[in-house]
Amino acid sequence: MSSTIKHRRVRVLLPLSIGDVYDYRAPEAFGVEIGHFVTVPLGKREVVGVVWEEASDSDLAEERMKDIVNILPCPKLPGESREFVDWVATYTMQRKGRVLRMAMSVPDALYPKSPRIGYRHTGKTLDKMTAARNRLLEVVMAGPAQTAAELAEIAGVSTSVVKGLTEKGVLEIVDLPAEKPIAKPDWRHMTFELSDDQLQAASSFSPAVACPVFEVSLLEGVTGSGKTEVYFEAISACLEQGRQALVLLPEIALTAQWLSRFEARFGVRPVEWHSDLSQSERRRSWRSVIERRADVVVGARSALFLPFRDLGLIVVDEEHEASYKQDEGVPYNARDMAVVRGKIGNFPVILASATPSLESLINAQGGKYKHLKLPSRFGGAALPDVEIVDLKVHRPGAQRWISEPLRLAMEETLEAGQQVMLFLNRRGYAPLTLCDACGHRLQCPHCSAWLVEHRHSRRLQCHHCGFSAKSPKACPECDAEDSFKACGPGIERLTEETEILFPGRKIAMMASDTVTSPRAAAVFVAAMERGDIEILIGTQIVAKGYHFPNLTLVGIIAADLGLAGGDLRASERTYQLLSQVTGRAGRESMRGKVILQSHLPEHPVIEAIVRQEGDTFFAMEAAGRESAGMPPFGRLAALILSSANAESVAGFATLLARRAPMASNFSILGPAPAPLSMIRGRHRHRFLVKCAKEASIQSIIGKWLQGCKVPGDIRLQIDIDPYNFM
DNA sequence: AGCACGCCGACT
DNA sequence: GTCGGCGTGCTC
Repeated sequence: MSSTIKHRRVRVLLPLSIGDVYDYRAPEAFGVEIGHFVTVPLGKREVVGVVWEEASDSDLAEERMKDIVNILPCPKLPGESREFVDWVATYTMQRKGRVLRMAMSVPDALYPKSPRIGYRHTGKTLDKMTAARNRLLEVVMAGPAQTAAELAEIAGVSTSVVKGLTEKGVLEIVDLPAEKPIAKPDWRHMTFELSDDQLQAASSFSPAVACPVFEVSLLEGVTGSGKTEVYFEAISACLEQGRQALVLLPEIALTAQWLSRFEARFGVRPVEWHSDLSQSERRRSWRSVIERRADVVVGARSALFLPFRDLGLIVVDEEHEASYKQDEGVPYNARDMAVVRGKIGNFPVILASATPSLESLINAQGGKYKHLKLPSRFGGAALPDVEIVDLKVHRPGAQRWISEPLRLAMEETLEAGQQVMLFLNRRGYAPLTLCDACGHRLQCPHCSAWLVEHRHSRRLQCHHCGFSAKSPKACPECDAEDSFKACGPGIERLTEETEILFPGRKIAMMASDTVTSPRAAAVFVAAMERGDIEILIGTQIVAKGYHFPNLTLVGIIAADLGLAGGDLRASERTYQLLSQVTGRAGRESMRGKVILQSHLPEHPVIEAIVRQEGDTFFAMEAAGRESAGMPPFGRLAALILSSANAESVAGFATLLARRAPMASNFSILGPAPAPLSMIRGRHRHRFLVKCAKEASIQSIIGKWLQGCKVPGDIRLQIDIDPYNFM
């Protein structure tokens, strides 16, 4: 240790996958503070990091120390964000740098925006006009002033053409207006008329918002009960306090309706954060948050890592949604981390859902969360009739999936001028294609999964790795031509059948591979609202929160699809999904009808849906989990070993198994080849660690892996609280 | 994460 | 003999 240290030292966290913080000298003149974004030398390059803490105890030799290069012109990463990064890294057992990376997802936003220069036509003409120059000039004259890069892109020419015409005086430089300012939501803009139940629910979280104090509320209410309006009141109270609010939504692609409701209540659109944003929109959103110009942000799970300085409320809408769980990179559950973020920032968190997760229900029952239930605004009449069709009795016939009772109901509904929705949670034409001549099954070359035929695009696709190939003419095994036979239904095949059964009807298909953006989703929603679609066929994308007043019949093609497989939450998820789909039928004045086709009509999940008895189902599900020591009554973690080399993973898995510790309060299951034993060309083996709720699963895993060298060709992924069991 | 170092096979 | 494949290890 050294009395020789003359300079101030600080620890800098870099958004890289390296071990931990590094110490740097902070030159006196810079005025470096904790939280500053700084450039530091690292090896031969310079990287941007965040000053994480003082390093007065640093014992690194002076000659190895390097100086911070400079401080970036950006507000500091707030203390709450830094604490959150630390917490998430520890909980998920991931390197801190990887978590910081999620909070620094827009590197450009740390630098000042270069002034935007646009080009416009001066009016001058030129004798020497080339084809490229003509095209560019057309673009320039057609639209407003834009940057050289934008103009060149649209015209399909290089930016040097812009430069050339500017030198010749045909184009001139103009300053483009600065970035669009962030609109301020006004909590007084317009208040919705709330029912007594809604008012009561809304007033229950206002003290915590006003104070503010950490508290979690589970807001439970069927679609149409006005959950959104209720939590808008909490946002309103938060804005009144002058603090920032964050709303997490699972599928941001489906938020057009949500955004217009927000705009109706608060006068402007909130700041958005999701994968569909352009680079410049992303930059604008990130910057508006750290500069405290954004008051309300709506976003996907990653919005949790935005650098809020003054967050006063988080709402997690559709909190039961599996898409809150990130499986790749740093595996985390945004719903759970939102609660942690609330605890760190000492503000309330609202979890909203029509079909809450078992985790949240148990927390509410145990008094950990407040439980607010909203009855339907329309009384019992809003609940649709659910009729079950036993597929063992009403067989739709070979290569057919719509049973006679469903067909009749569809006909009746269409005759009455109302809309029908068919739900089948399977993309593509058929889940399996095989050769009728030799029995060969079309399989993904990189995964242990079948290739799914998508007739729409005339391609075969792997739904696990994104592999895609042209549909072959002949069997790759026996060369037989036209021998392929589709097995099982996908929504493309269902659409084909529907077109045959209902010729002349307006039929549309909606799946995540055809509807990829908010804009695309809005097109469908508008078409539905106008009545340009009579039969909507979709995967689970249609299950979420849409409001179609004239939709009165929902047909569930294969209700028990999700029940197969060894997934811990298979029953719970199926219940939630079917319950959501069921909720699409009939709203307001018109009573809806649901026809649920199933091979397992006596399955508890199916029975619970038919009888609309969620409470009984969840009580049973909870009892089952509790006796098995499964979440939320116990803790679970998955360790996935993967490698391109099958023997090498198997060998290392055996080695790890031999070193597995044993004790009474936890158990280690495995290794076993993962259900999808190969994905993206990597062979996978899996361990499951299960322990008591009170135990620290991280320290069990930490001790187990301590001093264990993972061979270079093997990747070890730790997934705390796994959701995906494939 | 990225970059250099280093040790093996195939080309001039 | 050198070029280049990517396994290994380090960066304050």
